Amino acid sequence: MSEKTTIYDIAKALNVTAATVSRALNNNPKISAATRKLVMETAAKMNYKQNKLALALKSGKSNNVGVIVPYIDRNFFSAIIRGIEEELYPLGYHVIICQTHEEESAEVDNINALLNAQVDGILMSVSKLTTQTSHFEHVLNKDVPLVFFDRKKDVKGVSTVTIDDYQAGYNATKHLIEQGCSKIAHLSGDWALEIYQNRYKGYKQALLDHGLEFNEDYVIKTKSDIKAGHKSVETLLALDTPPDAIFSSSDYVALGVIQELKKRGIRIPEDFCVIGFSNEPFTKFMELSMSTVDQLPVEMGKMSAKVFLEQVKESSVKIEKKVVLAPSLKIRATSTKK
Amino acid sequence: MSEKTTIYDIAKALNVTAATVSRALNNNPKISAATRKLVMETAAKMNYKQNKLALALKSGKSNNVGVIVPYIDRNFFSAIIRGIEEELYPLGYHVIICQTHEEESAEVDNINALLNAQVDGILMSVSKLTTQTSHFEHVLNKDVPLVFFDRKKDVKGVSTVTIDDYQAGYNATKHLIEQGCSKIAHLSGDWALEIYQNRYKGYKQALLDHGLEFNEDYVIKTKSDIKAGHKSVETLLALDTPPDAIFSSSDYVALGVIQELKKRGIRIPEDFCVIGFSNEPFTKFMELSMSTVDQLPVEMGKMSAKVFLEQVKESSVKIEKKVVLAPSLKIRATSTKK
DNA sequence: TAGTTAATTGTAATCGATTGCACGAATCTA
DNA sequence: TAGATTCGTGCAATCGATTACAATTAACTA
Repeated sequence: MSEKTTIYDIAKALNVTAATVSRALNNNPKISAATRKLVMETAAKMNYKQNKLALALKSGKSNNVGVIVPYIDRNFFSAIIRGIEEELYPLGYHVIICQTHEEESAEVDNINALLNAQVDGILMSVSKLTTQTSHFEHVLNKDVPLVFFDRKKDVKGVSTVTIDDYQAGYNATKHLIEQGCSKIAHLSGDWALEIYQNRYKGYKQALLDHGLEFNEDYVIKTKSDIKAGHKSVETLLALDTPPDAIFSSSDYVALGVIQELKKRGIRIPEDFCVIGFSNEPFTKFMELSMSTVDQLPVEMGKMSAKVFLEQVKESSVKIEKKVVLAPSLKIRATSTKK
Repeated sequence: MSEKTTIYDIAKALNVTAATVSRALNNNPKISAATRKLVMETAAKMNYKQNKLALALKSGKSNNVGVIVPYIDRNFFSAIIRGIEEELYPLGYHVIICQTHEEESAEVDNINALLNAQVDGILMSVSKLTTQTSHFEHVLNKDVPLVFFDRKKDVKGVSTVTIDDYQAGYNATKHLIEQGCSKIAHLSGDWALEIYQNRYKGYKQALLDHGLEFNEDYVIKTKSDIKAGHKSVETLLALDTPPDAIFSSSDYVALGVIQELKKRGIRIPEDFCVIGFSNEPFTKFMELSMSTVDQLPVEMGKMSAKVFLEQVKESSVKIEKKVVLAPSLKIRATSTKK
């Protein structure tokens, strides 16, 4: 006894047409109050639920948006998704999630699947391994709004929401300088991603602006894991003039750095300051709470959703918006000397 | 120049019927090889993409499943979602996510919205504040499979995937006893949720089985945050015979416990052992890595997906499956005396 | 009272894809 | 060569809801 009621069932029960039922349910003013009331009541009684699929097919709007991220259980991304969901749910949108596992082929797959599913828009963070852009243009050709958050590629017509990574790098470095550090190293990530380049640029400029020397040897590109932190410390401490601080583009790498420094008996923050990046939950809970850059993922998600909403409203005009959010430096124990 | 191609467009271009195009695209054997090839080529050329909405309406299967959790950015839940997504994506399903913020009304809302969206199933973790069950029966009346993971309510016809919380509580407590602890306290959560009751029961039984006295004063029900950990320690240490170990039902509470103990100069694990629950990422990264119970969320997600898949297959038979996964005790520094 | 007008409701097309049934043509059988 | 198959396509209904347009009825005007 599966109860799947359609407007036709209601119509039959009341001896009217489906059209009448539809109008009554939608509060169409052309329907008499009596009929409307009757329809409403029977609908409730029969436990009617509008079939959004039929509506979507008719209207061309599915009220679904696709969100593509590398992994949904990475805090940064799940927080962004949270922001997106909370912004869009009240407007009747649902969020469909996809993971790329950082693979370009999965990204292409996901996009195609979402287009097939007739999503009203796609919000995504580009995979690390993505080199092509044709699949993005594909989306635009279908008039489906596309928004990049955090990680982006240069594609005409795509709006982006990012944080000011340059500023983040600059501020973090400046803070270290103000703490009295003068030999500041930087652990970067894969330069295929703009974000890492920008953090690096901010770092470099901050050094120069404060009269410090820029030293090539102090910049290391690494993977984003703990082990990379250990290895980097090893490398840096082997230099003739080892650094006295590290600005890392990853909290995980920074964690490895801290572990390695402690193992070697180097005191933090007295002898060595450390700043990470992302404000991963664990940074706050460490014995020595870790300074880091908060990327405000929930806000980033909300903003991405807002940008998407603007796109669907002005469907005719192709607006290409570039929103840059200000990062927030979280100064904690690992970089607070006094 | 939005290119939204339908089978009718292809049909027109080739001077055939939409039926023919449909059959060709679906590799229907009744179509001639020549026509099939022609259709395939033109479809590719015209950048045709199947409209899954139309298909869903026709077939009654949307190939979407809804997943409802309190918050998607809680690691435990996002990891479950990851498991679900990775299990279902290869089969053509998409995952729609909803958040309840632990509110019953939102839960009801979400369920209705998902039913309207014609999802093929709903996988969820019940909100802490949920008391009713009628909205669950609603789902079943529509013949939509419903699966509870981790947090469940007793509803006939609903399959569940949980871990053995009793066993988890038992094992954690037993481990503490084996480490030489004899006055073990337990910090529990809201007993409206079975999981907390079960962990408590396991704890209690382990004490009794090992000839230890069960002490009411050693059991405190708290919220699941850091502050609760601090306060609980305060309370427990004020007892005439304070405990020498704590098994907490929450990693966050356990973190607060550890912070408070350290503040008071109590050595861990020498004087006091601590075990948390959930294997939150931060537990591993602490100075003193925290012992905890891993709930295997990714596996739980995958298993939930599998249970759902069984349900849709045997649509006629109403199977009510109860899967119980074995928890995994992660023994780390905070409970390792030797 | 004939003719208008307004108020309701019905008719039927539409969104895009699928599929049972029917039909024409080509091939085969005896 | 007449009759039976087989093959490839077309026709039209269907999924559920919406919505121009048409039609009916009642009420109103002059």
